[in-house]
Amino acid sequence: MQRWSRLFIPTLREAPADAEVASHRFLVRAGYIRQLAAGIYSYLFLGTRSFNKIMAIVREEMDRIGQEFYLPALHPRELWEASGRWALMGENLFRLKDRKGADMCLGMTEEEVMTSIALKEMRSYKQLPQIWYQIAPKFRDEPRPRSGLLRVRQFMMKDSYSFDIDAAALDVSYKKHYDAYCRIFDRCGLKYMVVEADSGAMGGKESHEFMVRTPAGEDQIVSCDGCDYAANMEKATSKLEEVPDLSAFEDGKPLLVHTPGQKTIEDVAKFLGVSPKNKIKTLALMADEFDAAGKKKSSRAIVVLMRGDHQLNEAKLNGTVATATRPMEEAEIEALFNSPAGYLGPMGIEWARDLKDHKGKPVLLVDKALEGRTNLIGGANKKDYHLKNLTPGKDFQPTAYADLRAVTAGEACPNCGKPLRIDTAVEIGHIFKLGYRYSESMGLRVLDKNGKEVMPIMGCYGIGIERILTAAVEQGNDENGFWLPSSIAPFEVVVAPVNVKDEAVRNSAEDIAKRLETAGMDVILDDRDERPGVKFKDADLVGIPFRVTVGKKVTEGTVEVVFRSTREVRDVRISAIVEQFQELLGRTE
RNA sequence: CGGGGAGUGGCUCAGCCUGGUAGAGCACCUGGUUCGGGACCAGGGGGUCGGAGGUUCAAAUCCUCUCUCCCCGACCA
Repeated sequence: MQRWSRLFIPTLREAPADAEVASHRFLVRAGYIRQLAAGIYSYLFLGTRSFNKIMAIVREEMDRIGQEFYLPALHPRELWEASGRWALMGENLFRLKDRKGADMCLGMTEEEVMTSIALKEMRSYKQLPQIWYQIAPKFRDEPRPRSGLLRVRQFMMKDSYSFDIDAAALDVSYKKHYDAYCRIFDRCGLKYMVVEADSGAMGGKESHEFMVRTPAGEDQIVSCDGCDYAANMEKATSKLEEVPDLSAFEDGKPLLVHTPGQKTIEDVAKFLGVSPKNKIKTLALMADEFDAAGKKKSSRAIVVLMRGDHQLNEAKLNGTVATATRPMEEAEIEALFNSPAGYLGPMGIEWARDLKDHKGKPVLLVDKALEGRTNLIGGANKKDYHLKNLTPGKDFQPTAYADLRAVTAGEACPNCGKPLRIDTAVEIGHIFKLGYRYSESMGLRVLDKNGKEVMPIMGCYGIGIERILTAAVEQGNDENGFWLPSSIAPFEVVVAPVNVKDEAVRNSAEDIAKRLETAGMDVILDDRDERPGVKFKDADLVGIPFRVTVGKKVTEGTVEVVFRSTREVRDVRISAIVEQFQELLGRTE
């Protein structure tokens, strides 16, 4: 039996000053974790117990759909060169050299290793489908670790990879993961939602994120209370109200208007007596390209036109142009527009015709909200002047139209029209149709039924183990501490004798703890010679969902069962304690 | 990487401005009294004041450099 008095559970009265979010404060205070360095944490006894329970659930559910592997974290450079990610990953990849000077890295994920195994061993379509997974540490040199366990540099990840003969088969593997993830998060007692996610620049087709709403989260998700619509910001759209276009001024051709000193959208709109909705917002951006050594190689201009009152979503833009962007510097603006900022517009510049094949010309992206609009007002690329009568597609040719707009709360749901809400959330899982990204770059081929070489199609699927713990703590805490769902709590029940020097109380507590344990429950006996207040405070702090308080009422054959989450207190006959917990913990065997 | 903040015993912090040989509360150890919501009394142990250099008779305190950590942003398969 686990006795508190002999365990190492260093609880703290006060949280470390640098812990801000609830989960960080409480996990440290409760003695689950200690920090080793920025974004690197040690798990102590309670933390490890909880962690192991989470991993056991993940393992059980994953074993139903796949096979567990155990892969190295230390990878040779060549492997990452083969997939192209050695250069792509930049500084987030931990790199090191071995004694011979050979480049190595610490795995951020295991696509390369998994694919290399498939590559060497897989020959026939008959070996497909395969789902391989592991639960192992991952390393990412994050620019800014934060919020305790929420964003760390070493973390435990369940990552799995599917290999299928074709897209239809991938759909099956994908669905298996989707369902397994739901079972995992249900069993972990999390209130989560599944959102459509953008598959980004990796060429994937479909992607879902499993999110838990919490103010501590780093991601924003858009969802609808009226229907089941949910998406992350990169993917979210909304129904826009129709905006009446201005009628053409004079002959309808672009018309120069004098707007001295009017630089902002609001100023110009007010000056000309129109709504910002009839204005074009011109954003001047640059995409820098880097060589393998991380030196800037070249830059190209990317200009984005938005409706005057809309905001750009950078993730959408990055996905569209498949690269990161930054605002142009003043000199770059002058060079392209021949005009100071504040009067920028799309006219008089030769834009690329094709987004992919841009031939080094500047790219003009126009947000979909401007598609079909007429007689807009935009900058004239001339100091103190704007243009009226601008119609996209007629007066200037965009390189492409794209959805680049950031959805804001309260806009209409694209499915049902009800107002959308935006919440911050933590991403606990992500499933992702990879497509042929790695099969192609690494040369994975099998023979199909006809003896023809084909590329297997892949999927990858991740779960952040510490994020499950973090999300659970964020989901259930108050000023005194937190409570975990019994499935992932380090112990299900803490038995707390109010005074261990009282023999009747002590013996009864021992007896109760023993009987609960024999009945298969995870019990800790707080046998410390401490005052009751100390035990209660600690019990409230450390995340155990149920407490049995053994006190004076033992003489009447009664103890109290305290529900941590609701603070409900129930008197229970000692003789019925096992049955009581079998019911509470849903174990009626 | 840009902006902001902080490093003094295990935790929370004071002392720094105005240099003079390091303190409080909690935690810990011993003894005693207590015992249903972080007890009380008495005694005790523990600190290169993040590091290096400098100024000075003298540096936690002033100056320079540097490291680390936290927060906001950028970034985030």
